[in-house]
Amino acid sequence: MARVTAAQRREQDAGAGYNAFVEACPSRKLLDRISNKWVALILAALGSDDAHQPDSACAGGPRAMRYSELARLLAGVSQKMLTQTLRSLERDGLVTRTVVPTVPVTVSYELTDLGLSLYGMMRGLKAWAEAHMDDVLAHREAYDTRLA
Amino acid sequence: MARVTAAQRREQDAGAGYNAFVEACPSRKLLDRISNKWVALILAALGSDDAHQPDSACAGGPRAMRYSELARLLAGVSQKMLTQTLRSLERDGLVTRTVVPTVPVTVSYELTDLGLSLYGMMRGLKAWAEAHMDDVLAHREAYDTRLA
DNA sequence: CAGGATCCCGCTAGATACTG
DNA sequence: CAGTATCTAGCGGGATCCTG
Repeated sequence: MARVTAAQRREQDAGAGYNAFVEACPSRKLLDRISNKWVALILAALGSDDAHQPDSACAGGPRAMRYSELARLLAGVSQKMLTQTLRSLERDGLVTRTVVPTVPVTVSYELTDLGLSLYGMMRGLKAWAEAHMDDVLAHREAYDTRLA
Repeated sequence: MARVTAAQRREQDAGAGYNAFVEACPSRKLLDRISNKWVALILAALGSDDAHQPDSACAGGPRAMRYSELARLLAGVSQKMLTQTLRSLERDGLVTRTVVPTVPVTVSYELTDLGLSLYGMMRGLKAWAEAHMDDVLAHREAYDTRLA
């Protein structure tokens, strides 16, 4: 079942790096991790300031956000998914987690340079979904009535 | 639980369109659909020709691919997931499905303009995963040994 | 406040078998 | 060739309770 085309094997052997088309390639698992609703929303949130405060005077740049801020912005996310996703992002080096030992404790998250390099695409993904929602809705209706 | 911040409500009411940060917004579901390993790989495959044939003389442009070609390129994908994902992409207007009534039947898939507008980001996502795999791997090891 | 720990359900990916 | 149909194990993910 782990079939590989000659082209794929060639690319792998050439040391060209990774190829997500190949089943066993670690980059496929990574692609799976980052292809995730919560990852997209968290990165989109951490990357742009004004996503949270449209009226804010400061320009929109990468910004540290607190756990509760994220929870509020990403409406409907469970603590479990939020914590779990943030952990995996931290482990992968996409965000930093900073604990300030106040009482109660204060925890903030911020994009790393690596995370910032992914932010652009995630922001784009979110923007695409919002921009083409009507298009997609229209296509769905057409598709569904066609089958009726 | 369906809490919405004032900023979010403002953006919604303003008719600014959709906002995936809002739980009930349809664009969040759409984001969920397209944030998917198989969606990314299928779009990446349909968008670039040379992903399949690196030695091909023709330039890499959008291209129609047959079901079996996709199955071969996306190593390890089950027929179920491939068919299911292609159907949803077709329903959303991202790909077209063309049946040529030969025997046996020939079915090919091709990106629509809408699909093409998403291809860029999907290709970027896949490329990002491949390009930063080593970075991520290093971060993970550091993170894990730190906890040991 | 920012989680950790548990329980548990639903769904969905994957494997297998069959078909026009 | 390009699917459809069916079954099942596994886990994604929500709800709930608890804590430093």
